[in-house]
Amino acid sequence: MLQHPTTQQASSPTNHQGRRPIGMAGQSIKIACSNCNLRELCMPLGLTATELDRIDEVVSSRRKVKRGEMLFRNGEKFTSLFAIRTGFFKTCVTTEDGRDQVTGFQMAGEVIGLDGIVNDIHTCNAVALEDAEVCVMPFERIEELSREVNALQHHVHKIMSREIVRENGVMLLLGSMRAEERLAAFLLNLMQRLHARGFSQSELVLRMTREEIGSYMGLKLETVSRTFSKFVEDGIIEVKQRHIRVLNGDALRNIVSTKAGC
Amino acid sequence: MLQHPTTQQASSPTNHQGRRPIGMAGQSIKIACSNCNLRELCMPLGLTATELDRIDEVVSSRRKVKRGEMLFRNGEKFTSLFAIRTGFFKTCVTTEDGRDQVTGFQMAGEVIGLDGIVNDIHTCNAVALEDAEVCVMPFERIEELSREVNALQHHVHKIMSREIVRENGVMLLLGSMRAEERLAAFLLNLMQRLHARGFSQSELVLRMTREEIGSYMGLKLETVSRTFSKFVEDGIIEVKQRHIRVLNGDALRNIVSTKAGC
DNA sequence: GCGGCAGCTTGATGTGCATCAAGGGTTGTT
DNA sequence: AACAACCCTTGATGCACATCAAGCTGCCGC
Repeated sequence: MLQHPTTQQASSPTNHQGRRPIGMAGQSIKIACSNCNLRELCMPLGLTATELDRIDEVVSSRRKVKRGEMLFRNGEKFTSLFAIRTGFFKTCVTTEDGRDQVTGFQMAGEVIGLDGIVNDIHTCNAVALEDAEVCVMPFERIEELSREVNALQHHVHKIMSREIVRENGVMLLLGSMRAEERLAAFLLNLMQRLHARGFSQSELVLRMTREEIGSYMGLKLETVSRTFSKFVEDGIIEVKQRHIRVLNGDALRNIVSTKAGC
Repeated sequence: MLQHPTTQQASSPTNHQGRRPIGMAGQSIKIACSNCNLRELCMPLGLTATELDRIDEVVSSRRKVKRGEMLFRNGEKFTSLFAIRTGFFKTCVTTEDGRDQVTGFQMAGEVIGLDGIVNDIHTCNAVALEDAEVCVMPFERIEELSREVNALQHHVHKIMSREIVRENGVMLLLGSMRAEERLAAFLLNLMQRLHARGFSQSELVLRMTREEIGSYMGLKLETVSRTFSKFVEDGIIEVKQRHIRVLNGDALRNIVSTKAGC
């Protein structure tokens, strides 16, 4: 029987004091990278105190995005990158003829908007899958600061490179894996990222629909549903709506790496 | 009947004088970004004379790679990015179980190695599909210089962002297009890039096998072959081995954008 | 010139997933 | 409480592409 999982929401490491508006009077802790508990995820480690102070300058403001709303959309002018403070996003590209493809799911501590740099225009939509808050980081300011703070410069490069490597992995998945392998890889990836944020290793709450998972994985929603059902039959996971508990992580890992060889 | 196409090789814009070793005595033109005719492809435009001089410093050396050899391989330490001077590469990722997936094809003026930045380790193989020469650009030097030359800094960011956007497009292709659409998109993309390098708009020579195309597009080589044959039957292209002539570019564009809507 | 091989084409057959369809559960709204 | 809208599950059927198989073509080395 599936218990109420420790949801991402509930045990979120987010510092709620941090949510108070900037510049608020009194002793309240100022929202700043230097005291943000997501810093180790979205900012470089090992900064000196003075560097830390400079880093705070990259964030010009914060912005709340309600569930279902877009943070930015295809065709919109690019000005800033966004670091996710709370919430969960999907990014998707669309064709003129109306098809769209989810290109990624992003969670707290991750940076979105990198697609806009090359032509100063966003080429995808970023949609909040739950109420969210992001740090707005004007890209000009990032470039300015990263000329002075070497660690920031390198960090920006790493973030972009990481995204390239991630997409390489998705291409491998879309190009050569079968439905079960894709979904096993998907679950393992989500779990690993959530675990890095202090959540359970075995339970997770999907923030997206079966259709969105399918779009990301190049499958139809029915196939996603059927594959989850098969995993349940095989005793690998438990599913209750969007709550998933992984009973046998090794089985998932086997599916990803073994099935391939045949 | 298919004529001998103007091959990429034959009409290559490469300046052969540029191939002489650096530091060679005499009046020979030094190999340098500042007088490289690929500069507009791989380096920022609108630099001042002094900036141009600085830019030359990013290239530490050149390296020849014979057809079939690897420029770098998965697991190897990352130190440099490479700008392709001549030749043609593929990059591919591999799984432990031996499968591999082509993640891209790169031609003169394009930069490879970006995947290595995030963990200082290359995560894919870069294989020359024909004899090639690359400019070796130590990444530390790039970072150093881009702190001083703003245009270079922004250019590096753009190159990485462009790669992210390209991969988004491939994900869309792999996730939602059918064989004909994939190959039509593939041919159009290759032609557009070759055209930007001064080659014919309608003729091209494939540097890769059907199997490599298939790997990139998430198809088997037989499907690639059959689809080419279908295009020939429909009078859209002529195929003679790896020489391809496009007779009806609009038909290809229709296949990509129309088929989708159904 | 000939053998061998890698790459390509084409046909016959199989299958994994898409598609079509119906019904049930959950959530939010009035 | 009742309804609608959305999301999910499951079954039946079909199709696009994979797989298996055979033969062809051009190229390289000897």
